[in-house]
Amino acid sequence: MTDERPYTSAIARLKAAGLRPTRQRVQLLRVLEAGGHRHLTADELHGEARAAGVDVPLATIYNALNQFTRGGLLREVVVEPGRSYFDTNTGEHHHFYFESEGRLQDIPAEQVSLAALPSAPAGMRVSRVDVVVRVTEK
Amino acid sequence: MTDERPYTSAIARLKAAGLRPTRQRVQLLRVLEAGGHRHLTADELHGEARAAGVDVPLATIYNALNQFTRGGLLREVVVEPGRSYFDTNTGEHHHFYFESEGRLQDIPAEQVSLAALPSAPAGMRVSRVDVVVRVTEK
DNA sequence: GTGATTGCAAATCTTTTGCACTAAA
DNA sequence: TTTAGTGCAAAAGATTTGCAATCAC
Repeated sequence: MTDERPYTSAIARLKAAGLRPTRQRVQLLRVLEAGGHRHLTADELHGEARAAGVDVPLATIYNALNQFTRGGLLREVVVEPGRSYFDTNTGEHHHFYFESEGRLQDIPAEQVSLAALPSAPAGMRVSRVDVVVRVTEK
Repeated sequence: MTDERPYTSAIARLKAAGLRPTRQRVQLLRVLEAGGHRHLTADELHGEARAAGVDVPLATIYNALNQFTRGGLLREVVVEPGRSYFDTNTGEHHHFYFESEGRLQDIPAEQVSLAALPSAPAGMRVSRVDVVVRVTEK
């Protein structure tokens, strides 16, 4: 899969997220965008980046992923202890989690209807509702 | 809160879970039961156990918590990277997660109605559906 | 007895941090 | 220039593992 987006796209998205478009951030964002919507760990991104000739230390990958997440460019998904997945799909949606494979798959928001959620305690607001459907082999 | 259950209760529950009722497992389960339904980390249980005079290394706490979870005596809840909560409530229910405090609170199953979940892929079965409502300060 | 379990220490893995160096504005 | 970001190495946590000693059945 080739990334057809112009180089400036990553730059514009970084600026919009309030992040200075440095070389490594632009490169990492391009690597992320090049693969379409998916879920990947810091380590996986590190590997993909290296494969794409972008040689950045893992610590910088973590920094970038966290900054991207804060800036709304990514969404962090936690389904298993000791590992974070970063989701390039930032729209409203939920997840299947395949326990045996450690793999996530999106569920479009329309396919899940949540009703009658209790209201948040006083002074609190709901920042997000995560639904994770865990599936195993039958 | 005092634990009114007879000592054999913990033993019986361990046996039912297929676990040999060793001294430390019985003691740890009693510490867990003594506090009513709650969510705690391995480290918190370690602290509580010590306070109760049950001096068990943290590694054994982890082993026991994982065994209890496999045996259905506890439920593991993952909401934040790098920390697992163990829930003494194993019934069907969901959670509020107070992001600023790192605290969980149960939401009774009846208060959340899930509809129109997509069916699991062929050969797979849904093992659990977790709903986490994340709340922040307004 | 004998096979499962514990205790302990060390190892592992993921993620974060401190700081001198470099690059963006 | 001036301030933010990177690279690297080291630290920090959480959790797991290996193995001899110990306990439950």
